[in-house]
Amino acid sequence: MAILKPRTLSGFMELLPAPQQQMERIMEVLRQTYSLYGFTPLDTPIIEASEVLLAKGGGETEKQIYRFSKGDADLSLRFDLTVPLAKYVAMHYSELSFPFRRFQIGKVYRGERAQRGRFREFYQADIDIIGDGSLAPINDAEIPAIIYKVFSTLGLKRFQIRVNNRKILNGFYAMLGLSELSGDVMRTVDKLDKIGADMVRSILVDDYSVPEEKADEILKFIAISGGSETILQALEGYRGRNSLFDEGLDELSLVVKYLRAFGVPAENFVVDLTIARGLDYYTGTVYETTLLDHPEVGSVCSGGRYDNLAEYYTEKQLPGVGTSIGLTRLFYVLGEQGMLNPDLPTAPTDVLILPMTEDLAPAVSFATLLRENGVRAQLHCEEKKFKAKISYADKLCIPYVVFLGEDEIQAGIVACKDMSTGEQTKLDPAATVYRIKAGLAEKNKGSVILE
RNA sequence: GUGGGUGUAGUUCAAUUGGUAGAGCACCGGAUUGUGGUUCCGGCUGUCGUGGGUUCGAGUCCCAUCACCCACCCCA
Repeated sequence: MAILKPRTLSGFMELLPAPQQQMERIMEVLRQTYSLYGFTPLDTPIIEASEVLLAKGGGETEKQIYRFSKGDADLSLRFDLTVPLAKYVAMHYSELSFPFRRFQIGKVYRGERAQRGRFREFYQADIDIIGDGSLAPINDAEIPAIIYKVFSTLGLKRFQIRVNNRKILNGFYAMLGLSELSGDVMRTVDKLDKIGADMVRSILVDDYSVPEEKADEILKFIAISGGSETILQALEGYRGRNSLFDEGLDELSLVVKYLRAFGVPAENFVVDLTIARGLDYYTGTVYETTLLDHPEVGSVCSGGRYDNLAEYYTEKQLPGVGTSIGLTRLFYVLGEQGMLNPDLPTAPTDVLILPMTEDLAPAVSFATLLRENGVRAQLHCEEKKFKAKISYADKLCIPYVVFLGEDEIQAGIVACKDMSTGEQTKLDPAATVYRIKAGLAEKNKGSVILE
């Protein structure tokens, strides 16, 4: 029979056991942190009816979505978790209590060209708050505050949550009489960091026929920088010329105020007038989080406020605000930068038990004793050389190896080796368990996921 | 979708002007039969991405194709 060469599609991340453990650990932090803020876990299908996912129609989504048919059904893989949430909320409206706060960690799919830090299958870790009819502006501040909490709990320090408000942008472009072009202009301006002010100006003027003096106005506007307070003050100078703008400015001021109240340090958030975010359902506050040392991989977390999440599925007005961590991308960057703490235990078990007698019963009993005490234990009963079994423990970084031979069983003790020091103890089973537990507690002390 | 690059053992890569393929790592075995990580010795592996062409002869040149990577687009 011919051997087929195994392969994994490009843009799909497949991890070895140890890094997978790291990934799971990060997810666990996310779940716990989200729960801490009153968010409930949610899961929705990876596959949905195409009509549901493409309700909005057109645009990039349609080009990038994985779509296929099975029999008569027209199906698609979800490309984010927000659209399925909209469907979910509209569908279960009467059974949910609002404001509805849910988190969801799941894989999403985008049929685009894979690249460094850009995947076709990746995890998003979303949190959203959906209101019934209205949703207080403080929620716009709480979302980034949670992201701050998540990132700092992971041990990450060099990150910045950038905040902006679409009403400010749309209001500003309306002042200039450029409402029609605001989408194109925003997309161009969004590239400021990458291509520079001159380039932005020439694209505006040459490609979108923005009058030169207006292009200069735009450049002057997006050049506003400094601390959040400075920027807000500068924006006050534009007040009174457009009601949408004023509304946006009020919201942004409130977000800044409450972010401070939530305890987010000034160095981790900034008002940035250039960010706009692609997904066009955002209507107010928008967020984008970047790793300061790795801006080139782009945003690792972004989101914002949408006035009417579920407009395609219900008549009800359901405003929401939320954000999505690009977990796969984040993990990829952290791994590439060697920031995943190598001292964190990634072993699949704490104790490897090597029975050396025909009768395996004593080893099984000891494994049971360990497990009853909450210690992860594994028996290695295969026909392998003794050496190979120790080497197995070594490769998997299993901290303890227990030997159970005739001598030990006769004496009613177990021999336990600490793999990191090489020390070996011979104590009775209960004492050994106690010792292992103490040792594990010591080894895990103060370990952070990132360093 | 557009533009550029690359494709050689499990992996990272090497092979002079075209003459029928090598190294590190990994893996397996050994250094007295119940003790790993270091060291030493030994061993295994390839349809040189695929198909065609030029040539006495191609991993090395040409064409096609596929795959992967990078940039743009867009985005987590």
